[in-house]
Amino acid sequence: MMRKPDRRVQRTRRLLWDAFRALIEEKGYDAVSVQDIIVRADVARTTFYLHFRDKDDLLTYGLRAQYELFFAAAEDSPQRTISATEFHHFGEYAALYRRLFSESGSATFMAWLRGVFAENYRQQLSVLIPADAAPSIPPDMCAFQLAGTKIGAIVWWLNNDLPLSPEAMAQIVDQFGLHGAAAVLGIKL
Amino acid sequence: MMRKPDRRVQRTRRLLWDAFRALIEEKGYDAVSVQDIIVRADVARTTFYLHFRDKDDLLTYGLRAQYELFFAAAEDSPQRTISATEFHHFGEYAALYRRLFSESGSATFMAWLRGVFAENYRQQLSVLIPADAAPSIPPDMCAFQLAGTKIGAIVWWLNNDLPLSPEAMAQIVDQFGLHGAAAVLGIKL
Amino acid sequence: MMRKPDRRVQRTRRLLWDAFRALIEEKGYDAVSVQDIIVRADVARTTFYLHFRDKDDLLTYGLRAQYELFFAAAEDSPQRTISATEFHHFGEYAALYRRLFSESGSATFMAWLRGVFAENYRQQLSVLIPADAAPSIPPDMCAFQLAGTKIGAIVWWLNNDLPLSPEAMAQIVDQFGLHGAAAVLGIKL
Amino acid sequence: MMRKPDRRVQRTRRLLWDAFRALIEEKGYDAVSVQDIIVRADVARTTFYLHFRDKDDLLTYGLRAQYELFFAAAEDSPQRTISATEFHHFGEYAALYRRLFSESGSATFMAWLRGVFAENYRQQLSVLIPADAAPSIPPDMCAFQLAGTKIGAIVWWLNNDLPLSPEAMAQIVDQFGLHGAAAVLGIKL
DNA sequence: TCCTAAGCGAGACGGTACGTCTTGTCTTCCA
DNA sequence: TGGAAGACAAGACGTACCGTCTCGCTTAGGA
Repeated sequence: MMRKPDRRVQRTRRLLWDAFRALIEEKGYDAVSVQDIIVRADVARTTFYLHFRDKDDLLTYGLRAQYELFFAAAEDSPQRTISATEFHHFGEYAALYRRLFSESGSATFMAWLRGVFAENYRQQLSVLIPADAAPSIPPDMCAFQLAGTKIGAIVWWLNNDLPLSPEAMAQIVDQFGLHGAAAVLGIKL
Repeated sequence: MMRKPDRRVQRTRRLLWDAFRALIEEKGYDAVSVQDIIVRADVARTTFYLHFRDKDDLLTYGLRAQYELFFAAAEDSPQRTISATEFHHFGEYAALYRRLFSESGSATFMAWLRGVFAENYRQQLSVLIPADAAPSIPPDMCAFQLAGTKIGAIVWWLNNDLPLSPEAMAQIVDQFGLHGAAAVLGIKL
Repeated sequence: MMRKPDRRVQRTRRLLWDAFRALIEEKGYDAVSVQDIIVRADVARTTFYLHFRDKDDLLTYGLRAQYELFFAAAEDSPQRTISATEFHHFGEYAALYRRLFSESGSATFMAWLRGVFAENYRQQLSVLIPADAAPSIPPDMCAFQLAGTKIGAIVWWLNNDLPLSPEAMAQIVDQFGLHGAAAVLGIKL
Repeated sequence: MMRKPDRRVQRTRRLLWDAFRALIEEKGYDAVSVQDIIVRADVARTTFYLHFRDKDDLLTYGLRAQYELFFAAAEDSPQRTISATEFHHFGEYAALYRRLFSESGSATFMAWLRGVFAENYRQQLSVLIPADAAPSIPPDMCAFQLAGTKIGAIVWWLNNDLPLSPEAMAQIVDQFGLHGAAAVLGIKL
C-alpha cells in the first residue's frame, strides 16, 4: 500500500535549501551553522535532522537537485554541448559556487565535483579510444586531468566575474582538453 | 636588537605539526580537533594558541615549511624538472595529501594549492608568450587550467597508490599542459 | 441525543494503563516516557493525548481505577478493617508501588497518597474527638502524622518483600496510630 | 602532589545552588530546568555539567551542604533536642521545602529524607531496646513509622504556614512517636 | 444495510531541553 | 617569571521527548 507523499516534506526541504544557499552566498560555506539555517528557514531543529544528516548532506541534496533540474531543462536546447550547459549552470549560480570553491569553501563539494567530472570524461574516453589501442597512459588518469582542467577554468571564470560567455569558456576548455588528451594518449588529430 | 629565536619555540611548533600530521593521516583532516593535537603533542592548550590562530594556521605553517624544505633540498638534483620535484614531494607525503584532497579534506588546502600552481604557471607563461602576441584567450585562465590539470593528475595518482613513477607523472602532466595550452593560446609547436 | 460510548475507548485506556504499569515495574516511573508507553501499548501518539493530558494524568487515572475496583471488591469481606484492605491492595501491586515510592518514583503519587490518607484520618478523628473537647493540638496535624505513619509502614513493608501479613501490618499500624494520637490529643484510652 | 583547590570552584557551586534554590521557590522543583539554572546563575552550560551530573545531583549537594552547615551551627545550642533542631531547619527554609514536598516536588528528596530519618530512628531504637528483649515487631519497621510521623508533621506544618513554634512541633512529634512506638514494641512507659 | 461520525494510525512539525563537544580566553599555581 | 593546568564562557552539535496538527482509513452504532 503506497502512501501518498506528504506535500509538506518537499516544502520543508525547499525552505532549508533556499536558506542554506542564501547563507552560503552571504557568509561562505564553513561559516554557516545548522543553527543559522534553521533560523533562516524558520524550521524546527528536529525537522532539519529529520531530513538531513548534516550540513553536507543538505548541500549534496540541494546541489544534485539543482544540477538535475538544470540539465533536464537543458534538453530543450540540444544544440549546446555538455560543457556549454555546465558553464551556463555555474554562471547561473555564480555567487554560490564562488563561495564553495573558495578557501573557506567545501572540500566535500570540490572532491565530489572532481569525481563527477572525471566519471563523465572516463565514459567519453572509453568510447573514444579504439578498442585495439594500447594507450601509453591510463585513460582514468587522463579523465582526472580533464576534470581538473575544467574545474580550473570554472574557478578562474567565477573569480573574475564571468568575463567570457559560457559558450566561449566551453569552447576553450574543450579545445584545451582535446589537444592535451590527444597528446598524452598518442592520438593523431 | 634582534633577539635570537628561542630554540624551544621551534621545538614546540615541530611537536604540534608532527602531531597534526599524524592525526590527519589517521583520522582525516576535518575529524581532527585542536584538542586532539595538543593531547598528542603533549602541549598545553594555551601554548597552541600562543603559536597558531587555529587548525588551518598550523596546517598552512606546516605545509609551507615542508614544501620549502623539500624544494631547498631539491636544488641538489638540478636535472629534475619542477613538476618532477613536485611529484616527488607529493609522493613522499602521500598519506597526508591523500587525506587533504579527500571529501573530508581541507578546502583551504585545495584552494591554496590551486593558487600556488596557477601563480607558477602564470609566471612561466608570461615568459613563454611572445610580447607581440595577442593571445586569443587570457593567459591567466590558461594558468588555472594548467594548475587544474596538475591537481587532477596528483589526485588520481594518490588515489591509485602511486602506480607510476614521479618522473613519468611529471612528463605526462607537462606534455598534456603543453599541447593544451598551445592549442588555446594559438601557439604552433 | 446521547451516543452510546464507543467500546474501543475503554479498550484503548486499558491498553495504555497496562503498558504504563508494566513499564514502571520494569524501569521505574521517571524513566518511562510517553513514547515508551505508546510503543508498548501499540497505540498512536495522537490517541494517547486524546485520552490523557500527560504521564501523570494516566497514572492518576490508573491508580484511582485500581483503587476503586479493589475497594468495591473488598465490600464482600466486610470483616476486614480499612487498614487491612489497604495493605492487601498495596501487597497485591507491590512491584508497582515499590517503584512509585522509590527515589526515582513519583512525587505526585507520594503527595497524593499522603493527602488521601490524611483526609481519611481527618474524618475519622472528627468523629472520635468529643465535640466539647479542646484538643491541645490541631487534629489536622494529627491526621498528617497518622498518614505518615501508615506510609512509613507501607514503604518498609514493600522494601522488605512483605515479611508480614497484611493483617499483621494493619494491626500494628493501627495500634501505633491509636496510642500516638491519644497521647498528643490528650485522650485517655 | 596535591594541587591547592581552585577558589573559583566553590564560587561557581554556590552560584548554582543559590540560583536553583531561588527557582524552586518560585516555580516548583520539576518546572525548573538546567537551562533555567544556568541562566539565573549566569554560568555556562558546560560549567554546570563540570560540577554536577544533573538537577538531582545539584539538589542533593545543596541540601546536604545546607543540612550539615545547620547542624554544625546547632552544636552551640546543645539544650535543643534533635527534633527541635530539625524543625528549626525546615522552618528556616520553609519556602524551599514546601515546594520539594508538593505534588510537583522531588521524589528523590522525599525518599532520601525518609531514609535519613528512618536511619536516625533505627540507631536510637537500637540503644533504647533492651538487648534481651524479643520485640514483637521488627524495630526497623518502627523506625520507618516514626520517620513517616515526623515527615507528616513537617508537611502539615509547612502547608499551614508554621502555626506552631519549632519547639512545640518537636515536642508533639516526639510524644506521638514515643507512645506509638512503645505500644507496638510492647514497652511499658 | 448503509452512512456517518468518532476513533484511530501514521507521521510531519514546532518547540524545548538535554548532555556533549570544541574553541578561545583567562586565571591560578608551580617550578 | 613563564608555562602548564584547568576553569570558564560561548555556542553549536545531534538527540529525545513533548504536544499539536493534518490527513486518511476503519469501524461501531444509529437510521
